[in-house]
Formats: sequence, structure tokens, C-alpha cells
Amino acid sequence: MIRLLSDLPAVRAHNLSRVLTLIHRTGSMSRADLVRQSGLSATTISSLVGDLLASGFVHESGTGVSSGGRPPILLQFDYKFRHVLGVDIGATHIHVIVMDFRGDIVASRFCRIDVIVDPHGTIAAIRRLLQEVLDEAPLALEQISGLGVTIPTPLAGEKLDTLTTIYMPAWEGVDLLAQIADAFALPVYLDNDANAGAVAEKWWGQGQAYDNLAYIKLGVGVGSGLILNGEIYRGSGGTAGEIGHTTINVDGPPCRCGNRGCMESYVGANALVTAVKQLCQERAQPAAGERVLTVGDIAAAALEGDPVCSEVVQRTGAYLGTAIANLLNLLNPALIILGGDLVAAGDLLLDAVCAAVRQRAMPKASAESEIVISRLGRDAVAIGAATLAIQNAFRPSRLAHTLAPAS
Amino acid sequence: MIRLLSDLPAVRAHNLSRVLTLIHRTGSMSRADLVRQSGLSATTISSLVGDLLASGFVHESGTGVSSGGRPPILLQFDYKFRHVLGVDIGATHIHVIVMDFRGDIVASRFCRIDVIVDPHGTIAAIRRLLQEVLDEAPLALEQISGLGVTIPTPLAGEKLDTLTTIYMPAWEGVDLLAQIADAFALPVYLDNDANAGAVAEKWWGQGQAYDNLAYIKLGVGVGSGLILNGEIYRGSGGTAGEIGHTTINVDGPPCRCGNRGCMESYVGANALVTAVKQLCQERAQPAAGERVLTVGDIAAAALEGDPVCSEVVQRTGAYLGTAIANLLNLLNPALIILGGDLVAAGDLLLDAVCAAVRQRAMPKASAESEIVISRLGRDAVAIGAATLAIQNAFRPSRLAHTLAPAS
DNA sequence: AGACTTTCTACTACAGTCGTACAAAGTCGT
DNA sequence: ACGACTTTGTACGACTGTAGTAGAAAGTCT
Repeated sequence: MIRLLSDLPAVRAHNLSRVLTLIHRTGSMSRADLVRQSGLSATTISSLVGDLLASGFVHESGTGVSSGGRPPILLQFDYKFRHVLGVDIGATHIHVIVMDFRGDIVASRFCRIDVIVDPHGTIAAIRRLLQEVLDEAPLALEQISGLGVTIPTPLAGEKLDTLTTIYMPAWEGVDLLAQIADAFALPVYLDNDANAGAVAEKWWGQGQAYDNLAYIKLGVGVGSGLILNGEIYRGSGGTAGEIGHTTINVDGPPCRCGNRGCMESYVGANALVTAVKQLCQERAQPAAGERVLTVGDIAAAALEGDPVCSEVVQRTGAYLGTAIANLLNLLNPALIILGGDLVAAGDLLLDAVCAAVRQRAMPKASAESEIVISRLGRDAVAIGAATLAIQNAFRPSRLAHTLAPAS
Repeated sequence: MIRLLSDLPAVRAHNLSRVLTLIHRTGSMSRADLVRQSGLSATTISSLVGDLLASGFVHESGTGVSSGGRPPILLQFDYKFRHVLGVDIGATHIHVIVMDFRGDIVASRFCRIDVIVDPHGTIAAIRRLLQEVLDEAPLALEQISGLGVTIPTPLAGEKLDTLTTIYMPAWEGVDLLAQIADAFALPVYLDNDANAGAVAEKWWGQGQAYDNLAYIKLGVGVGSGLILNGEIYRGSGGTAGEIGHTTINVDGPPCRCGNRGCMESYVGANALVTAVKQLCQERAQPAAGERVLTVGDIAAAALEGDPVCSEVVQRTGAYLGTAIANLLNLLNPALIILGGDLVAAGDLLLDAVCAAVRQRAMPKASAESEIVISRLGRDAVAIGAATLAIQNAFRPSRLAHTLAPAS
């Protein structure tokens, strides 16, 4: 994304964006603080802050403590002045939220639906749920800055407006974005679920201090969202991050993708369930084999000390760690965040992953990186979707529109 | 690398950089062409071009063909106005070049030396060879825009001024950059060999039209340089691109790095030689086993139809392809460029790589990407080193210094 | 030969940041 | 209590950069 900074107004937009972002991040700071942190002159800060005050996103809120002179006037970001909408479309669910600018969910709806085969039903449901959360908040459309949507498949093309339909043939030719934008006159942004998870972690979670991180979502499939140099990295065709189908064993078992020895065929949800059942059978523990069915169940049982589930979780961690070691060697991010249902197993999983990583990654890359479990839980993707709208609202090229009083 | 575009002079530097880059790339174009391609106003282009003419990097060179009106005045980049120096430091060699701004080598020196154990001898040799190529060209220091240096180990830290010394303990505490900058009053830039190879391909080779590419250097080790979104990607600790130690077989043979099943232990030079010898022994062909010793020999023999070497090259291609498939899945670049001694085997290698990639990478990622063999040959890294100096000379923040008449 | 087209450049207008001077509102020492 | 000092924030003019308009320059086309 090359930024065309040719003309003067673009410079102002750029500086405005920087200042707004600083206030947003710290929550409350004075003009003098901004001068020190931005490197801009006091005059310019004064002028920029004037614009922000006029917009309503920022308020003056009393004075701070003096440091030996005139006390500073504190500027506070008004997290409730505007809100954003997030739509997390999974393979079998829709999750819709309204979120404020602090990353807090104000209202949410969750519904199970067979997304893959029913595009129009899905879109109708999304529209309905969006209206419901708006009514519950309650918020008018004029108070919404934008809407983010995530899909469980890679994006197609660089325009970020279409989705790959290999796994979802029924969606061929469906213009998801237009269908939503028609009902709600808002800027709509699209991305895939793992990327959104990464964005959520970067803005509100454990990735806030990091410029290079990977969010790995453990589900039926295993995907990852990459943030490199502070930005989502999508690759040339929009399919970057497909860590689930990286090979960790050239002679491994066949995977649904046609390849052999994919990481997903060791770590994916189906592999877990199969492994548990098989191990139960081997050890003549049919009870557990019948009982345990979902990844969440396996994680819970492992935590309670079930030997079979513990072993499967640990073995899974070792395979996952191998793939993560490859990612560390190749991209050297400072942080890896694990998300998805399996992370309920906590340290049992994490320790196994870390052990494998320490063993397999280059010492420098692994020593200088951290691996953690997401604390955003099941809302991560929906929060990330909504955050896409904030991210774009703050972009210099859209800032004028964002700050303009609702018309 | 966040660009601070706060003040007005920065805008000019930015636009100047854009215009200069456009002229450099196309070689020759009119002001009107620049207006169309840059989006800037005719007035501004006129003013910017004035600066460039004054600098000496650009000349007016007659008129072009009219398209029905006044014929355009052609602006031509003067590729010989300034030059840059490149120093490729390998494990056992130094390669020093002078290069013009078209990417053509004007003079070069190559010398074998045990770099790893002898830092001071290496630095002395570099200084001597630099002086020799300058004398041969012949060029004065005032005609040199900068100097790039590559090292065969990852960089340490984000300042790009130190090197990791795990594999080169004798270099601990040696300030390579300062030692060179002391002798030659030039801006000096450092990067590792694979990154430089990627830069060379992006500027002068087959990567010119691509924003996301990987250059893979096949040698004793296997490293890669990544260009993502048009920029070298280094990761948080500077070790990104270590594809050689990514695991492609969890249960594979031990590698010198401590891990098992690393790609390098299948594809590295030592593995190749060992494989050839072993296969010769199995098939009772001791002659070839004695004769073939270097990777270049193996590649040549394979091309001549030697069955053992052919088989080893193809097998190697399959392993390499597996690692490349992982890279494609994870980063989805549009282009992979193979470099290093083994690529002398040509299509024999490439076909095996492509077959493995098609089999193992996600269909979309592999269908939309190309895999090619570098045509820059043994000079790739040195050219990349020199190109680092050009790249930096064109950077907006250094452009004023670059364009200023030599003082 | 004249109308038209394209290229390139003065001149002016406008926009943005910066430095300086200054007002505002505290703290601190006596 | 009061003045000196410090820190914060703003008004004003200077400087710099791009865009728009008008016009000159130099061809083509009929």
C-alpha cells in the first residue's frame, strides 16, 4: 500500500491521523504531550487539536497535574461518540456486534446457520441481526463510523471486495459487500477471520506493542493472520497465512487439500477427535471415546486430567510447535498468539508448543519471540471485524470523512 | 519503517523521489509523461524536473515524436553520472564491484579468503579491493553515491549495523561498517546476502514487476530474502527468511542446527555431495563418486545426463519444492527466484521443484505464482549490495544529499 | 497558411507547518 | 503575600510547497 503524499492536504490528513491515533491509544493527554510525542510544532498541534475538538471525537476534560508551570489541559478521546459494527461470518455461524472505540462490545447477537450452502439466508440474517444490535444499543446509523465483515475463506484479489469460492461454491457471484452496503449506508470492509483476529490482538489484545505478529486460529482448519511491519500482510493473491496446509512431514498422511503431511491433518479439529477415539480404543476406554466429541470437550477433559485427552493435546502441541517454528524461522515475528477452541487447554497446550519451538526453531528467532494464548476468546474475530472499520476510519485518506459531522 | 511526512520539505522530497524513480525505471520520458504517470500537476513536474536537471542525474536529450502537437522534450537518466560500490562478503570469499545506475558492473574483484576466522584480514582485503576497482573504473570518491555490504549471516537488531556472530565468533565486537566508512567517506549500508539477492532481482532481474517475491539462495546453507509489499522484510530481530532450517519432516535426520528434518539437511551442498557418493556406492559407480565434489560439478554432470547426479538433483528439487510450497502457503508471493550454484542444473531442477509445489501448495497460491531461476548468476549478491546504495540514495530522506553537487 | 493540439512554464492563489512573541496559569522561594 | 520562574497554549507573520490559469512554444493537419 503505497501512500501518495503528493499534496498539502494529504500532509494535514496524515498529521491529523497521527495525533488522533496517539490520543486514542493513550486515552488522555495534553497538547504538550502531543508535541513531545509527535515531533510536530506546538502551533501545529494546537491547530490539529482544534479540528479534533470540532469533530466530537475528542473533548477537553479538566486539567492535569502541573509539573512546575501552567497545568496542562487534558484531551480525552470520547470512546462512545461513535461506534462500529462487526460481522463474523463462520462456516456454521454468524456473530454480529456493536463495538465502541475502546474495543468494548455494546451489544451482540450469535446465531447458528449453514453459511456455506445458503448465501441469501445468511445475508438476510446478517441484516436482521445488525438491525437488532443497533436497536438494542440503541444507536442510529449516523452514530456508526463503519462496518467490518469477516469470512472464513481467503480473499480474492487485491481489491478486498470478493471472496474465494473454492470451498463455498454457492457463494459464486454473490456480492456480499454490496448486499450489506445496500441495507446500511456505511463504509463496509471485508477480510478473512484470521486476519481479523490478528487485528483484534494488535489493537486491543496482547499484540499492542508489536509490529510483527501472527495470530493462529485453531479450528476445523488452521489459519493464521499475519501483521508485518504493523500492517496486515495479505500476499499477492490474498491467500497469505495458510499455515494449516504447510507440510511438516513429507511422507505424512493425506490431507483433504490433496497434499500429504499438512499441519492441519495433525492439528485440525477432525484429527483431534479421531486421535482421541483411536487412543481410547487402543487403551480400552470406550467411555471417553463416546463422550468426547468437540475440541472444547477435549480441552476441558485434558484440563481435568483425562490421560487420553491430555496426551492428544500435548501431541497436538508438538505438531503445532513444528509449524510455528517454521513460521518463526521464515518471518521472525516477535509474537505468536494462539486462538480458537483448543486454547481452552491452556498451559497444557502452550507448554508442548513451546517445547517443540525451542527444539526446532533457530535459537535467536525463538529466544526473541513470545508465544501466548489469546485472551479475547470467542469474540476475537467479531472484534477484529469491527476494528477493521476503526482502522479505516483513522486512515489519512478517510479521516476527513470520519471527522465530518454526520450529515 | 514509518515515514514521517509531517512537514512540507518532506513532501517535496517524496515527490522528487517518485519522479526520479520513474525516470530511472523507464530510462527516458518527457515531462508530460511524468504528469500522466505521477498524478502531479504539470507545474510541479516542471519544477521538480528543474531540480533533477540541476543535479546532473538527468539530462534533456532531444525531442521525441509528436503525437499531434508540440513534440516532447525527452528527459534521460544519466546512468554513468554516479556509481555505487558493492561488497559481497561470503564465508570463503569477497566480491567487490563498482556498478553504474543501470545495474551494469564496471569493474570487479573476486578473492578467496577465510572470512570467518580472520575479520581484520578480511577488512583489509575489502579496503584494498575497493581501491582497486575505483582505480580501474577509474572513478573518484566524489563520483560514488554510496556503498553496500552483504554478510553471510542474519543481521542483528533493527539498526542494520551489526551482524549476528553465532556462526562467526571471531567477528564479535568488530564494527564492520565503521571500519569501511573510515577508509571511504561514503554512506555505507549493510544487509545479508539473501536479502541483497532479492533486491538485485527486484531492481534488475526478473522481479521488477513484482511487489511480493522471495529469492532463495542455494549454497552450503539455504537462505532466502523476502520482499513483501515492495520492501525487504527483515522481521523483528533481523533473522527473517531462514527457510533452510524450516522443518519438512518432523522425524527427519538431525541437522547441524540441532533440529531434525530441516530442509537444508536435504538440499544443502553437503547433503548433495553425500547423496551422490552414497548413490554411486550403491550402484557400484565409484568413478563418479570420486570425481564429483562440488555442487557445480553435480549440476554439470546432471545436465550431461549422469544418471546418479540427475536423480539427486531431482530428489533435491522435490524437497526444495516442499519448502517452497510452505512459503507459498504462508506468504503467497507472486514470484520465487532460485539462485546459487545448484541452479546451473536448470530445468532439471526447476521441473522437479514445480512438480512438488503443484502437488503440495494450495492450488490458488501456486497457480498464481511463478518459480524461475535467477539470471544474475554469481554476481547477484554483489549487485544487490551495490543496489542497496542506490535504493538508499533514492530514499526521500536522503535525496537532498544525493542530488546535491559533490562537495 | 491557418486552425488545432500538445508540451512546457510564468504568475497567482491557496494551504500547511514553523518560529517567535506573548498570554495564561500554575509552582516555588523568600 | 508576592514576585520570579516554569510550563502550557495561541496569534501572527514567514516560508515552502502544490494547483490552477493563462499563455508561449513548437509541432501536426487540412
